[in-house]
Amino acid sequence: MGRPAQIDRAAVLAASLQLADEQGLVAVTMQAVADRLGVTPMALYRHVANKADLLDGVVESILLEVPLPDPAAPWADRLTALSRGTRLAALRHPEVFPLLLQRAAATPGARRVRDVVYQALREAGLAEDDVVQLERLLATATLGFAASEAGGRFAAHSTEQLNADFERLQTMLATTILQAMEATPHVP
Amino acid sequence: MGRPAQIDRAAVLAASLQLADEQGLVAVTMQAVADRLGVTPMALYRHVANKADLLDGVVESILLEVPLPDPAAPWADRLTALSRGTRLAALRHPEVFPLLLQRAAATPGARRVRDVVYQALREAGLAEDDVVQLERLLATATLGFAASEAGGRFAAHSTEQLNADFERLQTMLATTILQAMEATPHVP
DNA sequence: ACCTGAACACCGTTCAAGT
DNA sequence: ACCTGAACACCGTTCAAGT
Repeated sequence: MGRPAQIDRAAVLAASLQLADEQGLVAVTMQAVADRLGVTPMALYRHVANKADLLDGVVESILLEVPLPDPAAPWADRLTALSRGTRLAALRHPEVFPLLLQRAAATPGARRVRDVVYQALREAGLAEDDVVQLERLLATATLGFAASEAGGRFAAHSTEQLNADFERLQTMLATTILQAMEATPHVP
Repeated sequence: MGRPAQIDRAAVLAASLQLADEQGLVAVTMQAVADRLGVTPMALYRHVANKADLLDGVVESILLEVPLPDPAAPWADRLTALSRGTRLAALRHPEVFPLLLQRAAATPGARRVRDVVYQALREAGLAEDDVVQLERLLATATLGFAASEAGGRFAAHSTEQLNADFERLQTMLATTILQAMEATPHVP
């Protein structure tokens, strides 16, 4: 016993993501992933439980790829930076991104992003209930747009148009936050 | 020749949708759909080009299921009615709904819903460019929420909470429209 | 401990053949 | 015109066996 490992979980997930980016989600089969790693399909089962677990891992790795904004920046800037970073991650991995809407938002990668939003909204002076509800709204609007764009629902539109759409979405979300702030009694 | 048809395209799509609702999207195989229709898998290929076409057809049938609001109602009411109808369609078919974000919005079913929004925004007095851009924003926000809810991203939350979230989303969208109207020079 | 060979049940799709 | 039988290449997954 004690055979040196040829692959590990990270390598399996990286190969899967690369394959999806290059040839589409349907090309991500256990055999194709194994091929890319120079290994037989059966070897993967020591590192992922099954194919669903493999896809969960890929989704998680995209989430971890979203850059967190500088904590020293003003809260509003942090929110737009995070939103833009999410959109860019979607454009980098259009084949996989739509899966983000189909997994429970309870993984470390999801929490990591959500906590940035929580923190920003708290600094904006919102009540805790508002913070939690608004985070869900901001997240679904952003993810919905990013997934639509990546998934091809907007195939007919130009990049310029989609950039303008995204910026208008940002404005809409900022307005919603401002209104929530105005409705919040604040301590002086 | 001239053998009486046992099945048609509508029957294939209906059986597929029913199967997805009852046993999940993965259960929708050509063999399972054929079984449900009392036919062999190969018979399906006379009515759908392939499996992708079958899924496209299922998505389209969900879109056609969204009820169109009474054209006599005020435009704002029509928009919220349409949005609620979309959400309900998602909750009826949670397994398939996430696919809506992955198909080009260029089918008759998609156009049918979009035209209701166009008409309402025009009645609100918005300029044509605004109409088109706002429709995309309203649609992605609504679809993003509905797909997230249906796809299970909110699995941890109560129905009451999600109802409240959805209503707040409606308010957010209504505010965006109002702001666009205020920024529009109108003829008296 | 880690990887492989062989095997199983199932998948989508084709094509020629039946009625 | 519509459906079927037989066949093909490919899937995910298991289990015992090799090093």
